Amino acid sequence: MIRGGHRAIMNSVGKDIPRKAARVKISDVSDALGLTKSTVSRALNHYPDISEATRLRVQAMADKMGYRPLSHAQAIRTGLVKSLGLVVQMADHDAQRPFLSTFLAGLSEGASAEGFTLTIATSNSEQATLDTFKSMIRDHKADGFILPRTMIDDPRIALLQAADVPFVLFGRVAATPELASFDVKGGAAMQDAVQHLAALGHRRIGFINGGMQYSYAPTRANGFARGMQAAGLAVDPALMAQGAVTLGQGRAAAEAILAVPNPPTAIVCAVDMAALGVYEIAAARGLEIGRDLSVIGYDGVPEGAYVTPPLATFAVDFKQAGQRLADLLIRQIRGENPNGLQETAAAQFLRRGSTGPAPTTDNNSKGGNYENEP
Amino acid sequence: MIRGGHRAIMNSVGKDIPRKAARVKISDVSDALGLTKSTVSRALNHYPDISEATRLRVQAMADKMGYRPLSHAQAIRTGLVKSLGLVVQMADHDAQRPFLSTFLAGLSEGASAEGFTLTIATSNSEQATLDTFKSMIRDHKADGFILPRTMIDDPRIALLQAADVPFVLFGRVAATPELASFDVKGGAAMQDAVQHLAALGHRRIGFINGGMQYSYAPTRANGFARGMQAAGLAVDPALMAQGAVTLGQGRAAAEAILAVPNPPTAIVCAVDMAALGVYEIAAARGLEIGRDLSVIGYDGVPEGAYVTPPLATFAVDFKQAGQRLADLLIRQIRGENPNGLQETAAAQFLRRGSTGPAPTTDNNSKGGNYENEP
DNA sequence: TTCGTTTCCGAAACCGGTTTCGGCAAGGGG
DNA sequence: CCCCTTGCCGAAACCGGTTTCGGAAACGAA
Repeated sequence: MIRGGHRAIMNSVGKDIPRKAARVKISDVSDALGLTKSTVSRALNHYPDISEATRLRVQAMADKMGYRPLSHAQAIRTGLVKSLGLVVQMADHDAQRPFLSTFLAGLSEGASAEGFTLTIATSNSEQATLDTFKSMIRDHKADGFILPRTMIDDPRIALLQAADVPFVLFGRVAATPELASFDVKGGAAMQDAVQHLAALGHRRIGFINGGMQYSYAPTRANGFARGMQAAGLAVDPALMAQGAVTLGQGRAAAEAILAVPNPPTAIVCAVDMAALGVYEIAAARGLEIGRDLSVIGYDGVPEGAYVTPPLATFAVDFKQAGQRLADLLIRQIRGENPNGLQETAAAQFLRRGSTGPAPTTDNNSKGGNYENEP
Repeated sequence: MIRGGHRAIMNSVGKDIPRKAARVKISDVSDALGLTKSTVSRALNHYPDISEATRLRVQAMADKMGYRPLSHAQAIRTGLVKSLGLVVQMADHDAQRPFLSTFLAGLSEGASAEGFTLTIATSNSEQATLDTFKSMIRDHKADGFILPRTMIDDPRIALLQAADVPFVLFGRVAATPELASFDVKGGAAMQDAVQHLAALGHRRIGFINGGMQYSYAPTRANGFARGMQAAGLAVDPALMAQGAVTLGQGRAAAEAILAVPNPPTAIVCAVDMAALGVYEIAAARGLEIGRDLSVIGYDGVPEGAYVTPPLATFAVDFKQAGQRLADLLIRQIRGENPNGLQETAAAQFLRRGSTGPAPTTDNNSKGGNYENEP
C-alpha cells in the first residue's frame, strides 16, 4: 500500500486521483464537528431534541462540506425512495404521444423542486400496466404514482388502494371525488365551444366524443349538452358519436354524422385527432372547413396547427398539469389527506380558421352525396 | 400485544391485516431453510463457494416465497441502484417531442428486461442539463446515462467521463469512436434520398441540413455529397442551407434556396420539420409539392403523414434505438468495455407523395416570382 | 493413519444512513 | 439542599442486504 491513511482527513485531500470523487458522508460531517452521526442526522432532520445552536452549526458545516444524504441509503430505514412513479401505457392509441414530452417536463419540475425524481415505465396493454404497477410497488421503486388518463372504472385505482400506495389522478372520476387529482375542465371547454358556434349562427351542431371508458367522456358530453341548452338548441342524437380518439375513428364518426338527411353545420370534437378525421371526410365531401363546416377540437395537438385551415381547439397545458400533479402527490406522500388535494385548471381556447359563420342557406351545402330532402 | 409471533412462519399467514403486505426479506428465506442470510445472499448471487445443491435449494425457496431483493437496500453496499438515467433537454426546439414517447418505450423495455428502471429528468437549457447531470451523479440516482442528440463537442461527455460514470450515445461522434453508442445511418439515408431523386430525373437538388452542432449534421451532409457524386451531379453551394430544425427555419432555408435564379427541382432535408417549412414556401410560390418540387425528409415525424401530399421521409425506429441503447448501457455498467459497444441501424424509407418525376421543361415552373431568365 | 487441501457454510463486519434508548448536566420547585 | 424535570446529546440498535474472514468437515495424497 503506497498511499497513506484511508480516513478522510480533510476535503481538499484525496484529489491525488480524480476518479470517483469521494462522497462526503454523514460521518465526515459529524467528525468535523466532534459530534456523533446520530446527532447530525437528527439535527438535519429537525428533531426537537437538538438545540437550535447545534442545529445551525450542523447545517452550516453540512452545507460547507457539500453533504447530501444518499437517498437510497435513507430509503432502507425510512421506506421512502424519494421518487414518483409513472407508468405510461403506449399502444392504445397514440393519443398521449404529443402530450408526453411537456407532461414529463412538468412532472420533472414539480418533482425535483421537492428533491424527488421520476421513475418511468411503459407498457403495451392494460394487463401489462397492472403488472408493471405490481412490480414497481413490490420493489418499492416509487413512493407514489401519477395516473394519467383516468378511466371511469379504473383498475389501477383499486390496485393502488389495495396496496395502500399514494397516487394522484390526472382527470377526476366523479364517483370518488375524495381522491387526489388534477383535472382540466373539459366540460366547460365543450360548453364554450358550443357557445362560440352558436354565436356564429350555427344551430345544428354535432358532437363526437372520445373514449367512453375515460372519465373525461361524460364530463365533456355534459358540457356539450349544457352548451346546447344554454344556446336554446336541441341535441339531435343523429349528430352524436362516441369513441373516436384516433384519426380513423374520427373519420368514421364524421362519415356517419354528415350522412344524415339534415347534416350539421358544425361539429365539436372531444379529441383533436378525431377532428382531424372530420377534416378528411369533409374534404371527401367537398365541404370546406371553416366555411361549409365548422370544427372545434380539444387537446391542442401540434398536428392541428399544420392542417388547413388550422384547427380551432382547446389547448391543455400539460406542463402545468404535470407540475401540479407532482406537487399534489408529494404532499400526499408526506402525509396530507388526499381528500383536500384536488385541483382544476381551464383549457385555453385557440381561435383558429376552422370555425366560421354558419352557412346562410342550408341548401347551399356543396357535397352532393345526400339523398334529396322531400 | 394481541397478535402472536411476529416471525414469518409461512407465506399464507399474515393475511389477517391486508395493509402493506409484509415484504419477504432475505432473512425470511434463510430462516425457512435453516441457513444464514449470508449464505442465501451468496447463493442467489452465484458465489463460487456455494455448493450447487444448496444453490438450487435456495433458489427454489426464494422463488416459492416470492423473495426479491430490495434494489435500494443492495445499492448501499453494491453501489448499483439498477437504474438508467435520462436527461431530456426540452426548450431547444421541440424536435425531440415526437420521438420521446416511443423512445421511452424502447428504453423501458430494454431496461426492465434486465431488471433496471428508468430515471428521468428534464431541463430547459444546456447549463441546466449539465447541472442536472451533476446532481444526479452526486446523488447516484442512476448507474449510467443515455445521451440523446449527441453533439459534436458534447459537454455532457466530458462531464460524465470526468465523473467516471458509464454512458451511451444516441448518435456517434466521429472523433471518439471508442464510446458506446447506437446510431441510425443518416448518411446512408441522405445518399439514398439523392439516388431516389436522381432516378426520377432530378439534376438540381438542394440540401437543407439540421443543427450543425449535432453529430448527425456532418454525417448527413457527407451522405448527401456521396449521393450527388454517385449520381454524377454537381453540388451547388447556392442550394445548400444549414441549421434548420424547426418549421420556421425550414421556411427560411427554403426561401433562400428557391430564390436563386435557377432553383432546384428537389430538396433533401436532414430534418422533417424543415421539410414542412419547405412545403409552406412552395405553397406561397405556387409550387406543387411532388410535381413542381420534390421533397424528402428524415425522421418520420407524424405531422409528415398529415400534410398534402404526405412527406416522403426516412423513418427512424426510435423504439428499437431505445431498446438497444438500454442494452448497451447495461452491458457497460456490468463491466463490458465500451470500446466494443457500438451499433447502427438503417432508417426506413417511406415513399410518399412528396416526390415525383423532375419537371420536364425547366421553364415550366409555375410560381412567377422569379426574375425571368435571360 | 496423518496432514495438507478443498469445499462449503456461519459469524460478523459493513454500507450510509435513521431511530430508539438512556444518561448526564443544567434548571426549577419545594 | 434535595429531588424531579427538562434539554440535549452519545451509544447502540436497526434497516435489508453484501462481502470478508475463518473454521469445520470432507477429501486426497503420502
